[in-house]
Amino acid sequence: MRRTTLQTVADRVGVSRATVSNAFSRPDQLSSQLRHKILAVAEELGYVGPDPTARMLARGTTGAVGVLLPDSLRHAFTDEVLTTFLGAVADALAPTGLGLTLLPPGEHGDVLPARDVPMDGALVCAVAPGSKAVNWLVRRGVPLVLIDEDPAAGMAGVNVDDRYGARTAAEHLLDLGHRHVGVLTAGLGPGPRLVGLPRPEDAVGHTSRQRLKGWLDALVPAGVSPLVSSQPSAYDDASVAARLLLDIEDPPSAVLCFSDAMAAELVRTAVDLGGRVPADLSVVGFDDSPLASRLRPTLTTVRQDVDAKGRAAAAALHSAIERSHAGHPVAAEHVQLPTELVVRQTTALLSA
Amino acid sequence: MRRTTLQTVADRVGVSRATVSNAFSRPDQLSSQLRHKILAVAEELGYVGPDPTARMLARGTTGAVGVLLPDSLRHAFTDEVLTTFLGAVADALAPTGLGLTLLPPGEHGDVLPARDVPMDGALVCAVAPGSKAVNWLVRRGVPLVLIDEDPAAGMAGVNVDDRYGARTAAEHLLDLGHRHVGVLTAGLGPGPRLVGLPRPEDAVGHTSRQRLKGWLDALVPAGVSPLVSSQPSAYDDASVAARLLLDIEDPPSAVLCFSDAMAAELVRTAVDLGGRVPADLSVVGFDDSPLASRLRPTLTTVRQDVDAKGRAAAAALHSAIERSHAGHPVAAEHVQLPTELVVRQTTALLSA
DNA sequence: TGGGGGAACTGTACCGGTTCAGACGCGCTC
DNA sequence: GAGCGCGTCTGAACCGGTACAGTTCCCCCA
Repeated sequence: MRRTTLQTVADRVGVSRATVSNAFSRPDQLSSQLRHKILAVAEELGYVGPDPTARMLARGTTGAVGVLLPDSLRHAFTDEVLTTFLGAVADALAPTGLGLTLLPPGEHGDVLPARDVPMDGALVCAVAPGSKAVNWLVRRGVPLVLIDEDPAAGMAGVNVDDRYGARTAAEHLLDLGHRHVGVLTAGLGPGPRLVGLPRPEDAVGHTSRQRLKGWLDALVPAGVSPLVSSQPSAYDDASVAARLLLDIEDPPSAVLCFSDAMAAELVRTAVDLGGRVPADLSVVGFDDSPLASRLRPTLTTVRQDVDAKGRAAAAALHSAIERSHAGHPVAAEHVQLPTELVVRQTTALLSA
Repeated sequence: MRRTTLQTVADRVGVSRATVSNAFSRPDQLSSQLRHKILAVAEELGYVGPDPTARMLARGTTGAVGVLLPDSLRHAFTDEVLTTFLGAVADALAPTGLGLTLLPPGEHGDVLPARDVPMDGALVCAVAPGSKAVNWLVRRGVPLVLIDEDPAAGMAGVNVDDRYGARTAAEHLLDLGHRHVGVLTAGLGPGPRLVGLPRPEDAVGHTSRQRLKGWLDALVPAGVSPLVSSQPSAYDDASVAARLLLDIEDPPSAVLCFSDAMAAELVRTAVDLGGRVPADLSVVGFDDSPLASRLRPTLTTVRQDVDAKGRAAAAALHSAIERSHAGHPVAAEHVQLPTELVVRQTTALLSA
């Protein structure tokens, strides 16, 4: 027994396939009398409605957008900043009826999601515009919005002012009298390791680069050369990198961290090593994720409005899709959201 | 200019469409010489590869599975138990190359995801088997795995032993001497409210029913009739329902909660009201989410292995899809995972 | 020299809809 | 009563591939 199809219903009712199609998809194209009859017969035959895939092919639209994520999909559910972002996107997209398909960047058994998953548009989250996955999306002509990536790429994008935020964080520490400053970040080469004053351009990931620039913007003019500890990914366990910074002769009196999660690890490591925060060590996080307020002491951090970022991303994507549906892609707008230092309890005046 | 298609490439190379298709999808079907030529021409013409949608239609498979979730998709990124679960599913599915599409249960502007999104199979998470969305999936013949739902439905499913876990939680409180016990749960009618001894069958949601049954399994034989406070959804803010339980004459000395999140709210409310946990109030959560260990005092709770649940769900779904691909659906297996009481710091002997 | 066996391609029938330019009939207007 | 407009429905082209049963051609072996 074959799956019942439009034609089955059409034959049974004695009308054309087109009419049955209209009964489901364009009710105004036929008399409501006939429509009800068709619907009834369809029900009776167990016909569920137009096959989504066939409809996609014929209509040329899929009803879903992709979200290209770094590394494993796991982070999409694990990292609080990302979950908040995705939640906001999901909410903002809901009224449009667009679904959300999460895309890992790599390939799994010769299927490469960026190439093989149908979608009307995509959000590219912290995946470099030059990467293989993004290239596929571009070549496919999928309308794209870049999140937290270099706006120079000429595509639509949403960013936050990471650099400014990082700078204010560093200035805050300087204001408190700290001169021996550490940096705990990600993307500066393999393995957790200490890096002699790094060049921001060398960092992997636009966010890493911007934040590093911001920190240096403040530190360097003040004559402060930070001690930098880096690990490959921000998602890795930061305790090793943290130890590199703290478990040494003459550790820094204050540390700037790439994220709240890494800051949390740092605080824990400091405490494990017998230090007191902020008495012996000031710590600044980044993002102001829920974690920042949960920690005790509460974490001084740089706030970004992740919810707003999600909404902006959804809006930008929606309009990018609209545009591409209409004429050719017009000017790619770029949104930049502000950041703001939030001083809480993990930073204090340098004690003597 | 039309999108370049298989045919374009075929014409240019001077071979049949089938051969070009093979060049991309079944390399062993042609000489590698010709294949490379075709690939080169394709590249030159800007042909990206087979259109995913068309391929789906022709192959009858989509390469993605759906996850039907309760309420807003937001919870998928917000609730820690759910995020853990989905993370585990994503991980377990990765090697199979299957993508993950999150499906809201309701309809958005006349598109109903459960009916309109193409998928090879679906995980139904805490959505009743009789609901509209699930019915669509069933009628479409989508291979299904029910998570945390009634196994009676004759479909494959993964559960945890909620009832047993709840019973041991209640027994624990009884062992500690508590006789005036409260219950903070969800699904017993509208609005936050106190409910006189409820019948488990009346609860909305299989999990709610099972946990309630478990609690009563222990309490009723002991002659303890709990004071039950309920709110519509477990995802709602529980502070009002918590207050209903605590801000009264003669509040309970111990409370069983539907989830760790609700337990956390309860603890906070108790503290706000000037109580001490566990001195004045013992609290038991459910799930052993990361939250449970984060809280201070750490939360006594009922542990379920959400990661294992995710893996089991992915495995069950995968095999359900395989089966349906082959012959007709065979016996629907049902997995039940254990639960275990984890005693931490929020429960204590009844202080005379 | 005849024939068996592959490897390398092709022809063609699907997959299951959407869409749009008509065709048809019918009531209304002038 | 001819013509017009409109609401309804149909035909057929199209969306962009996949898959399977051939057809060719060539090599090898008896």
